[in-house]
Amino acid sequence: MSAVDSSMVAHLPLFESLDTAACEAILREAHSIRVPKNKVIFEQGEDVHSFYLLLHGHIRATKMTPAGEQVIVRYVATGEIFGIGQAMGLTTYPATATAVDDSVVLVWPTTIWTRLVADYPALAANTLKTVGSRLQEAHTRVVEMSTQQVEQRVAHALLRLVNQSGRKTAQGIEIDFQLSRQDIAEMTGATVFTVSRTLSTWEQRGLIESSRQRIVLREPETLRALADAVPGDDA
Amino acid sequence: MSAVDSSMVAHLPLFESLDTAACEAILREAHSIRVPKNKVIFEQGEDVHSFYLLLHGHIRATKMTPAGEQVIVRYVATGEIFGIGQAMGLTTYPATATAVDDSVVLVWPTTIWTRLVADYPALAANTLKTVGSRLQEAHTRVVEMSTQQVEQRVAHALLRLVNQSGRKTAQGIEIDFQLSRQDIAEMTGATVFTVSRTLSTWEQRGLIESSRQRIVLREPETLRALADAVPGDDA
DNA sequence: GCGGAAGTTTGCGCTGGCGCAATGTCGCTG
DNA sequence: CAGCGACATTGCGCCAGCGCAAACTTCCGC
Repeated sequence: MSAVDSSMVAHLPLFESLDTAACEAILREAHSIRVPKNKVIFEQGEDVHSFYLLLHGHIRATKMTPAGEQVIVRYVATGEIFGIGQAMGLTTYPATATAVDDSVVLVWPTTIWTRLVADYPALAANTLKTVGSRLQEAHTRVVEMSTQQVEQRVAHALLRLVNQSGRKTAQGIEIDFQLSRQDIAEMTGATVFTVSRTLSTWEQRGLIESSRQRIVLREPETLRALADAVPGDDA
Repeated sequence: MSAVDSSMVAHLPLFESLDTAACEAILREAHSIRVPKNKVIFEQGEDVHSFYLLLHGHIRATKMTPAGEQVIVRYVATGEIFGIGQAMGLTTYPATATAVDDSVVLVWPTTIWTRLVADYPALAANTLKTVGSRLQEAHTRVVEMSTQQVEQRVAHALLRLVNQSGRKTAQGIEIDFQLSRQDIAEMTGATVFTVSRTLSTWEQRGLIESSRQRIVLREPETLRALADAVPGDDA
């Protein structure tokens, strides 16, 4: 409902190679809403009705298995689009989107996607790039899950989060939203227990500093080395 | 270099909502090549130079980890495009593509992608759908790897292969290309040994019939049930 | 500031699946 | 058709990580 200045978003990947006029036209079709922490934006299986752009905050996308286990598919960072199932030919959302923080998102009705793409072909190309890089990331995760142990997967997960949502502090780089051990477990396919043990060990070694739902990486490079370490290669 | 009749490909997802003239124009830019079994089409890390459409045969896309382990990212089925990294903004191929059978592929130089998309915007939209469904599949695999045991993952892998490349026989549905235990292991993040044991058990139960590099599903439904079974739910 | 809920840690027993070695089997090539 | 190389199977020992129970800590609302 509040107006969004095109200068705030024109630099985003979605708007690449679109001029200001085009950006403004596209933005006019959206309205922005505030989403309080823990609010569900859309649910897995729900009919697709809107697509979104995250302006501020953090969104978590999760999938629920038939067995009732939850898996975190990804965290959406500021500036990213999400809920774009219809562009990929889906009629229902493949995952549930929940605000991790109080967030602000732009909302478009899916009905205008076709028209937008027709009017601004660059939109499709830009979206393709976004989806492509997510495909990349997903494949990387598949490879990780296939070949690495829990400790390495946790290291990768934290590094990924820090890269997209890290905040520099005196002690190191902090993940700037609440992240529980359970969340990390759901990102890495491990149990809370194993994650907790892993983090404890790292904390003792001084690699990280953590408290309830909060994690600071003190030595990201060491963690990076650990993440890429080859098991039988301890010199 | 042989000419390709547009009637052969016009029905493919890539060409959806494009008229015959457009199809023909796009096809004129491609040339077709025969790829013998086991030939590598492009290698992970190689500079992107072409994108492809598989007309006949089967292609395997693999990623190699720093530790030297191979993971099968996906099998490309007839009619699918592959090697479309540049559309997603990549400059090097993210995986290696190898012919599993003698295959026939259409090849386009990447340089014309931009022009093609500009001339035929539906191409971008169609590609977006394709990439989107692959993202879906990749996420499904991540969820599987996070929550399921090897037996279930193997079941899923076989069912997926049979769906895209199954051939009905007297005994059941056969996967119509050579597939080793090692291959299945690389698709599921298991070892050859565990895969072998799993298949042996299934064979004893009459669920499948297998020999060297060949697998026939005799009771796909039972396998499906097994794949989706909830562990603590054995009634 | 008290009580409870939510999140975290830790110990302990157990097991799915890995690692390796040895053996068996198929299929091709000379 | 012999022999070799690739693929598959099987047995056995072992361990990373799960499952569960219990205790502890932090946070928050009343």
